[in-house]
Amino acid sequence: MPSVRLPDSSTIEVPEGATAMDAAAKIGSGLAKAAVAARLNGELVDLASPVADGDALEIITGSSEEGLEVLRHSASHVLADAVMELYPGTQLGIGPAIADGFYYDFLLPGSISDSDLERIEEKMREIVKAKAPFQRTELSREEARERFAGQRFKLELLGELPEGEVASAYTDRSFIDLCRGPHLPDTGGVKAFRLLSVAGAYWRGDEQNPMLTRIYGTAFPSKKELETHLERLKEAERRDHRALGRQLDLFHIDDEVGAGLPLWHPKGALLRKVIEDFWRDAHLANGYEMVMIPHIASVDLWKTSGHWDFYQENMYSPMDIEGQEYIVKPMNCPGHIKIFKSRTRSYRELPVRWAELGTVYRFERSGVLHGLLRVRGFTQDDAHIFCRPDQLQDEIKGVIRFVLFMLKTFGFDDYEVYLSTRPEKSVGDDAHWEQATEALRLAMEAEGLAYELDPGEGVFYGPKIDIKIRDALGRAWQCTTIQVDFNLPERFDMAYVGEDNAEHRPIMIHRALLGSLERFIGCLVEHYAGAFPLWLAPVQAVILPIADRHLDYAGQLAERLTAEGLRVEIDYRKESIGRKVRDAEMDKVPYMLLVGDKEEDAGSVSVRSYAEGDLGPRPVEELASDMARQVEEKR
RNA sequence: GCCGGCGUAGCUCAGUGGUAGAGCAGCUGAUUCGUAAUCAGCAGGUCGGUGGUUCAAUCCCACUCGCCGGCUCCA
Repeated sequence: MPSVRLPDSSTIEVPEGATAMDAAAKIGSGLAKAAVAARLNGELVDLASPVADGDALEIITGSSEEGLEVLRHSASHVLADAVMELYPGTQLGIGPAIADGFYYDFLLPGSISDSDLERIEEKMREIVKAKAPFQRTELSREEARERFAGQRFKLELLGELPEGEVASAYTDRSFIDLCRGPHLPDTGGVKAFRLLSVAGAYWRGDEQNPMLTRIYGTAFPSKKELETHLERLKEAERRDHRALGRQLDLFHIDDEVGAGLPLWHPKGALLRKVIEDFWRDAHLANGYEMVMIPHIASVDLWKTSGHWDFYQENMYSPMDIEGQEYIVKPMNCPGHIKIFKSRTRSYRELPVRWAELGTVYRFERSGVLHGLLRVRGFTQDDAHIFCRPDQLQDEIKGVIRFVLFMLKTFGFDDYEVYLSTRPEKSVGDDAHWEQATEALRLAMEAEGLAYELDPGEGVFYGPKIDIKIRDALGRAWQCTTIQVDFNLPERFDMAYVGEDNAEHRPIMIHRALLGSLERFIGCLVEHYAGAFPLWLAPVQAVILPIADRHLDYAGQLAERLTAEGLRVEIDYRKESIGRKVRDAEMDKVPYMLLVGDKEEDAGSVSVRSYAEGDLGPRPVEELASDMARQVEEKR
C-alpha cells in the first residue's frame, strides 16, 4: 500500500489509487469535512488529485490563508456561473481571490447595479445547493481555443500562456472557466458568502482597455466568520474620518469652495496646531532649520526644475501677472533649492536640513478625491537635506530613525514599507538612479527595516522609500516618503565649495514624514476612531457643573487646569448632568470633570474618563499634575 | 477622467406628476438636576444647479456640479 508523508513527518498508508481527499478522510472525518484543497509535494492541488507512494501531503482547510483563497476563488466561479446564466452573452474577465474576498470582472451585454446583486446571490445559492462538482480538465491549445470561442478575454489570456504551461479549465454545471485551480470538490463548499458591491474596472487595469463590470464579494468557511467580517465592515464605517470629521466638528469640504479643498474648523485647526507644534519641536531637536517660501512661482522656475515637462498633468494652469506666467506650487523643493543657492556654500556647513510645513496644490482627477485622504490642496511636512556624497547614508538612516519615532508617537505601529524604483517618465542618468536606489536600500537594511519593492513607482527625479498606513477600511495610504535626488541639484546647477577649493554637487534628500497633514490627520482620526489620546484631543477635559451654583467653582477649576497648559471647556448649559455627560461622551472628550456640592466642599473633582468611565473623586492638584504628565508623555 | 450609484432642513433619513415631512441639532420658556438624552413651544427647505417635456416637475428627460464605491493615478 502506498504511504504518504504528512507535515508532522508521520506517514499514513492509503489504498492504491487513493486521492488527497481519501487521505484526508483516513486522517479524520473532521479534517475531510474542513478540507478545501491539498498540497502535494509542495504544489497546491485539488482534493481529487491522486496520491502516490512517498508523496508529501498536506491537507489545506478553509481556516488557513491558502484555504481561504481556494474557497474564495471557487466562490468567484460560482458568481461567474450565476452571471453567465442570468446575463447570456456575457464576456468573462478574471475572477481572483483578494485580501478580504474575491471579485469577478465581466463585460455584460447591459449594465447592472447594486440592486441586481440580490438576484445574483439568489442564483448563486441555487448553484451552491446543487453541490455541482468542480471538474478539472487539461486542454490542448486547440481544444481550449474551441471551448472558449467567443470569449475574447479568455482567448487573450490563453494566447499569453507560456508554451510549456498546461492549459487547464474548471467546470461546474455547464459553466467552464480557464483556470489554474485548485478548487473545492464541489460548489456546496461555498456556504457563507455575500456579494458586496459592483464597480467598474479596466481590463487588465489599463485605461486604454474596455471597462468591465467588477462584482466584489466575500466568502468564509462558516456563516459565523462571515457575520464577524460584515460586522467589522460596519465598524470601519463608524471610524470613517469623513463622518467623524463632521461629528467632531474638525473640518468640512464645501462645494462652493471646491472639491478636494478642506476647510479646518476651530477644533480641527487646534488638532493641527498640536501636531504642527510637536513636529516643529521635533525637527528643531533633530538638527533641522525652518524655512518658508511663497505659494506661487514664475513658470521659469518649474521649467528649470523639470516639473513643467514631467509633472505638468498634476499642476494647475499658469496665471498671468503683468505678462509673466506664474504657477501655484505643486512641490516645495525648488524654493528650498533657491535658498541654498542664495549664497556660496561650504562643505563645512553640510548637511543642511531645511524643513517647512509647505502647502502645495496638485490637480487630481475628480474621481480620486476622498475626504482628507486625497485632496487637491494640502500641507506637506516637507524637508530637504542637502549633503555631501559621504554623508548620504547617515542622513538617510537618520531620516528613517526620525520617521519611526514620529509614527510611534502617533500610535502607528502597523505600516508597510516600499522601495520605489525609476519610473518611465523620468530625468537623469542610470548611474545616478542606481546609486540613489542603492543608498536607500542600504540604509533600510542598516536600520533593519523590512520592505517590499515597488518597481517603476519612483518620482521623476529619483527613487523613494514610501511608508503606507492603512485606513479603517484597510486601504493603504502613502504617508511617509524619502527620496534621494541627484537630478534637481544638477538642473539647478547647485554647488558647494569642497575642501579642495573646487565646486562639488550636493545630493538632495526630499522627505515628508507624516506625508501631508490632511492625509495624516485623516488616517489618525480613523486610527483612534475619533477618540484622541489626551495630548492630541482638541478639548482635553470638559467641566460639568451639577447646578448653576457650582459655576464659580467650575471656573476656578478651569483656571487651574488652563494654567497647566490644558485645553478645558465648561458646559454652562442648563441641562441635566446626564445630558452633559452624554454630550461629552459623544464628543469623545478624554476627561469629564463633575463638580457639585461634595467636590466644592472637599476641593476635589469627580473624574469620568472617556476610556475608563467613572473614576470617582480626586483632589484637583493631583488631577492637574496627572493630566499634565500624560500630555508631557504624549499619551 | 472612466464604470455604477446617490444628491430632500445644520445632521440622519421618510415621501409624492398637483410646489414637502420625522428624529436629532438650533432658538424661546420652564426645570437646578450626581455619571450616555428633563419637559413644552417655536423656527427652519427656490427638494444640488441649469435647461427641457407637461396645464402642472422635488418626482420624467438632458446637461452640469458635488458626493459614495471601485478602476487608473498619487502625499
